[in-house]
Amino acid sequence: MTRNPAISVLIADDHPIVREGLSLIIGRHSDMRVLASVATGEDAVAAYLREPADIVLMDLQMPLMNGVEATRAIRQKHPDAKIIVLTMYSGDEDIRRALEAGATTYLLKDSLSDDLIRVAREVHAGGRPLDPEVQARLDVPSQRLTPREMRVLELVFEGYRNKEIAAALLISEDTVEVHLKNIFAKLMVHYCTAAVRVGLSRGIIHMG
Amino acid sequence: MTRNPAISVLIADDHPIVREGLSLIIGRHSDMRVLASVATGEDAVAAYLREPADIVLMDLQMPLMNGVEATRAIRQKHPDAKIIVLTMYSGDEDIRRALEAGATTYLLKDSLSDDLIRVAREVHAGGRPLDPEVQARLDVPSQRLTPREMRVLELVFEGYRNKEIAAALLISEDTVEVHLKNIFAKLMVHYCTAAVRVGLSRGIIHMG
DNA sequence: GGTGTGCTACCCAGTTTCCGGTATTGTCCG
DNA sequence: CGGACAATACCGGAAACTGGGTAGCACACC
Repeated sequence: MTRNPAISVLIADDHPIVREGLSLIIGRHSDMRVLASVATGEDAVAAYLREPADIVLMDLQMPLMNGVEATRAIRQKHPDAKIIVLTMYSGDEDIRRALEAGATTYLLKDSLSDDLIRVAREVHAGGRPLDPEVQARLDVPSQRLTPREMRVLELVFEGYRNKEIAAALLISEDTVEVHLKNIFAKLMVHYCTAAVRVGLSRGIIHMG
Repeated sequence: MTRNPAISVLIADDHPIVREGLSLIIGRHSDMRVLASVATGEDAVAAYLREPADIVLMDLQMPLMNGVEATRAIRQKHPDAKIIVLTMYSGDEDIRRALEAGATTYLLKDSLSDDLIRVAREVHAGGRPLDPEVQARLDVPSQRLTPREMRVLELVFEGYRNKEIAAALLISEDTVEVHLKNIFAKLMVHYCTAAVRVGLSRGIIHMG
């Protein structure tokens, strides 16, 4: 038995209250301990490279560098890093991007403390538990948007007209309309406003 | 000196992690104690009526009954109840609604623990501290939407067309267009998608 | 009694969106 | 090399949106 057999955890979340809450929950279990607690994606990467934790609890929305980018950066240097994305977002696109970036699993912030601890232990043991609710989002076979289509949808949400989008992307208005037609078909809507709504709820675009 | 001179706090938030975090922060201060911790607006009202806390920490987004309604319900029975709304939303409309409902003050969830404790003590002492950032949102003299205009904007966000909105509200399409013209003027935009964006960022409409 | 506000309704004209096509180019991949 | 896909561009017509105006009715407030 080593000097410190506890599972070490790195917490990355921009809300002080959430960081404190997670620390409290983890602190109640003798087989786990908080190694570090940071508020930005950049700090998360730096902290992990300085001293790799057994598992990382990663929020998605953070300043400077978001959770997906931080996850990708960590996994690029440490392909075996165990990262649990813990966030409020439940859109299938958020989930897919996080898992593609190398997250081991994805947990919703309204999970119970017990779920969090159980998942953390399973991940540390090499498992890959996926919340049924999260799994359900992935089971729906959804047409994903291309990068260009996402960009167009973002600009629509910004409040730009087709003509303005065309000017911003240096393409013709006709092409913008083609992208929109494809977006509508993939999101199964008929108007821009409906597309924005679906895009937001599925995590394809975000506020801010 | 009474048997228990500590400031009693009622926590209302639907995220277990946030409740734990708040409990931890409060528990670190000997002049404060957590009286109860609930996850819904209904439970918050019930808990307060059963045993009024010195101050209430109230989230806005909660199931069954949201924070504004719960605040209104509590203040109706106890006009001197001290309620601190503690939420992620920073739209001026969210803030106005909460204060109108009777909240003593409004705190953003990304505040530091120290700020939270300081504000709680000040409120308990009869003060009414308002975060500078929150105050700044109120200082901008903004044209508020009428109830009908809000309803129209909600339906626009739902993805309905003018014709469908007219049918839903049992009014003519012309009237819907008049409402939209007024909405555009108040939000200082020209198109529906831009109006939705501004409405979301200002807390006039919400996802969900 | 007058004033303001909210909600309703209409007219007209111009602009934009939406939907059905077709088609070219380049890239990636088996 | 052939096929799939992404991105580009154009055509044409129907439908919807946007912006300017006027106006009636109810209700609250001073």
